Amino acid sequence: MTGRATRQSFLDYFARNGHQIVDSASLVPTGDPTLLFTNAGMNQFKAVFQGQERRSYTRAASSQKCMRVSGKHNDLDMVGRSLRHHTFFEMLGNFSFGDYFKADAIALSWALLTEEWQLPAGRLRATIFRGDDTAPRDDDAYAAWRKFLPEDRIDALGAADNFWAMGDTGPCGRCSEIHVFLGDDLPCPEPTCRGTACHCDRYIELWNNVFMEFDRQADGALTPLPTPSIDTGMSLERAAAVLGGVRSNYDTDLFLPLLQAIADVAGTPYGDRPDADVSMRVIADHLRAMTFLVGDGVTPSNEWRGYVLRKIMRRAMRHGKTLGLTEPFLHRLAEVIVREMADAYPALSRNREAIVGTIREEEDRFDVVLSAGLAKLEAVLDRASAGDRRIDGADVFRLYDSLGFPADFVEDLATERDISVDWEGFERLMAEQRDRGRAASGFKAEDRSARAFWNPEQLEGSLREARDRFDGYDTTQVDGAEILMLWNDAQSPRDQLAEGESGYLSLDRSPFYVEAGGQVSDTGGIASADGATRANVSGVVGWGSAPRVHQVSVVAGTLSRGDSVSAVVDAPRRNAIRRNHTATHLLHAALRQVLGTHVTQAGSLVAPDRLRFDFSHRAPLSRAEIEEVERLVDQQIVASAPVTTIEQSPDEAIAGGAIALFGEKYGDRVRVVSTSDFSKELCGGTHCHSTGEIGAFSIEHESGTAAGVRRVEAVTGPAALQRHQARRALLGELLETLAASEDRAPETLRRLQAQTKQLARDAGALRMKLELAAGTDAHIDVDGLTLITRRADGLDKRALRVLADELKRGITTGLVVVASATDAGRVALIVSVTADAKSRVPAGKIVKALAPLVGGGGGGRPDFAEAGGKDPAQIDAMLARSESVVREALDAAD
RNA sequence: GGGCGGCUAGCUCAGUUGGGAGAGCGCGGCGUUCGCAACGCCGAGGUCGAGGGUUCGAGCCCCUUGCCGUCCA
Repeated sequence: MTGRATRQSFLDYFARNGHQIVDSASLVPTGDPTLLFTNAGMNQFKAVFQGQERRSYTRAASSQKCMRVSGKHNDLDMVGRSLRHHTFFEMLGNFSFGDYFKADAIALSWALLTEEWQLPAGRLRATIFRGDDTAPRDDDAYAAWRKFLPEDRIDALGAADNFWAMGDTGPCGRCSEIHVFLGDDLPCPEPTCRGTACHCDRYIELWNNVFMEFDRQADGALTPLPTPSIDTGMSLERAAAVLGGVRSNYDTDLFLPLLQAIADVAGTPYGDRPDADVSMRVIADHLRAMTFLVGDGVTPSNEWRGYVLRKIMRRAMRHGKTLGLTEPFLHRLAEVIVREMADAYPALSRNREAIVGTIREEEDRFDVVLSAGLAKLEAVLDRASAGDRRIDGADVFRLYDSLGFPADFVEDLATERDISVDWEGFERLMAEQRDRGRAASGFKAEDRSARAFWNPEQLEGSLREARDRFDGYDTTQVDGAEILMLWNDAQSPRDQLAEGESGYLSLDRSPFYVEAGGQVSDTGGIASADGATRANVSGVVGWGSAPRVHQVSVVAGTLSRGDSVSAVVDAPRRNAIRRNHTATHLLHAALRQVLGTHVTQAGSLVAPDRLRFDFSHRAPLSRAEIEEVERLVDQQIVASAPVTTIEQSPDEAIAGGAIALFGEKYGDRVRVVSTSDFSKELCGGTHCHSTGEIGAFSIEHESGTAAGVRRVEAVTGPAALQRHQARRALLGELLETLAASEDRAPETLRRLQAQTKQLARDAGALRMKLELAAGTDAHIDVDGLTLITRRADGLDKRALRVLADELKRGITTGLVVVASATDAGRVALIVSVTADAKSRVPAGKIVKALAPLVGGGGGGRPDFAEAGGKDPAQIDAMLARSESVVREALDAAD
């Protein structure tokens, strides 16, 4: 069976068994900023497992794209070397949310493997949890397995293999793995193979069934979950290998077409040379990862997710180099993946252009890094070959850390020249770097998660069922809202908040928008019907389905649970936000029209006073492009088109051409915001009723945030007018000062600049000419040396140097001492000595003796030295003294 | 989030005990040549990223900051 068929048959099987087939979520996790990438099928159901979100179904199955860069089967260094390590993989999984449990889950798995997929039952083994001091042995799972397997093929293992937890606290449970026996002839590093407990190739772990049954408390205690659930996961790549009867995941149809394409480009057949095969497998794995990551909106950068992407891209390029590929090749091979996988993941073909372009760009960038590093490396190598033929670890570290030059390239090039490398020192520095990074990311922000407020253990009765309700799309005020819950500043539940206190509260319905999609939260107030009790709302937080929480400070009276109140949003502020949000949509559409459809949102801020929009685009925007974007947006504003919002299913919306953002999670129903036929986007934000309300739109700033990401900041309405007026005032002041009309101003300024420069030059030349012609210098003979002293007030240091050179040219052997009272009221002093006299009367020494006389200090080389001073009145005295200073120097030298 | 490196002529970059701002390429002129390439000579072109500080004096040392690059998390 092919990998493609395996995926489909898995989903079909669970659909037949009453499961809702759910699309793969984005690789970029939503609502979980601590998670680097989606790494399991259950990620998108986390809130469901935790009881914070409800779905219309209780059984689900999916094929989830996953990314893991560390862990048992994902160690980056092992990718390509082993049969089964991957960074990107697809995880098949079935899920039960309080529906079926252990016995049914195991039976479903068994039937799929043995009946549907016809795997010989005799080759399957199962593992269960052995029990330890936190949880007992899993007898239920054992009993369930005994229906299918004899005792000797059910292994009881420890917590490392058979206890699963999402984090330090929260839902967790024992689990059961299904292993497939491949053969005793396969290598095992252990003296006697430990079977399913062993990590060799004789048994492979195929499928893990997690029984989510406990909720781990902060103190480590396990309490039973009210609704035990099932979460399973099976790597499609592995399943395909097992079903295809091949040993390596790379020998399945999921990889072979790609490996073939790589082999074609490299001109070396796959399977010919073990070392080349490793490189090809690395490239194949990393290509899949980068294609899907870019497809999900990740762009290579120097931080967080973007950095992982860059890292695997560069690893792939490096392996390309070892295959002898000098030209960019990855972007071409990405097309193969798009072609192969597009039927299962249609977003790939939609984003083909962006994927190929982004990869190509990163390939070019890496070439720049390499050639820059190469020059530095050459210098290091030259130094080493002149010395002890060994490169310092610090040098390699600097090349890698600061310049991104791959360390194994250093090794290659060093070996070529028979130079060794201090890897120990390198590793030590890397370890220090790692420690720094870890230490710095140790502390976390205050816990404002849903759990901190809506902790199931602390909720009674109807509150457990409370759901968030936002009533603010059409209004900014809700009367008769009920206060569901109150918390103090420390997020502990309270029954009341009194005058002067601050804390948090939730309502059964609220007009307050909670920050999402870049639009900031509303602010405003809450008041009792009689107005006796009043509180300010300074912010709002929210998550999924739990009621949003308002941050309040009580101004008058006392807020109590159950009170009926009016919730009133600061309307002028909300209106300003509306303008900026609708303008953001227009800007997005205009950018796509002007720059191309590769423009996709990479971040957005919609605040009352401004809007900021980050998007993927290669180059800085030209002035003409910015003006064109502004013109298009303005056209829409002037047209005063109605802004309409309809609710649809996400599929309908996307089919209708609405722009959906990468990595956004959408519910069953989404809001689609359109402005005539100019812009159409999925968006949960609040908008103007007509584009005309925006009033005015002005781009204030364009910049770059990361490679391939540009940022535009703009203002609308009154803010735009204010900026315009401020700018007009400034221009007026400039024109007045310049005494020029608006159209002639640039020319006038250029003329003045040129004049100033010319005048300064002329003045300098004139001064110099006068000085040289003046001849007021003293020629003194000191034991055969000519000493010229000269005072030349007003000359700066630069001019003084020229003068000194000029004077020195007139003497055969000797020295020149020139001094000047500068315009800044200080003293400049220069001593210049002819080459043949510099050892007898070093300029530096003379200057050091003279400078203190004018209240300064100085120094320099034997042939030339300069000094400064603060006391111009002493210049003449100092010059007069120079003869004896020279004489003393001569005496000392002789 | 924590580090490191870079920012100097149109371009690529050099510039160590803090003391005269440079090279190559490109550009302009002249020479050589029948002409071109090559070569030779001459020349223009610099807020040394920005702001502050230390110092008689800062491209260089210190602080703040911007942008670019890069590593770690």
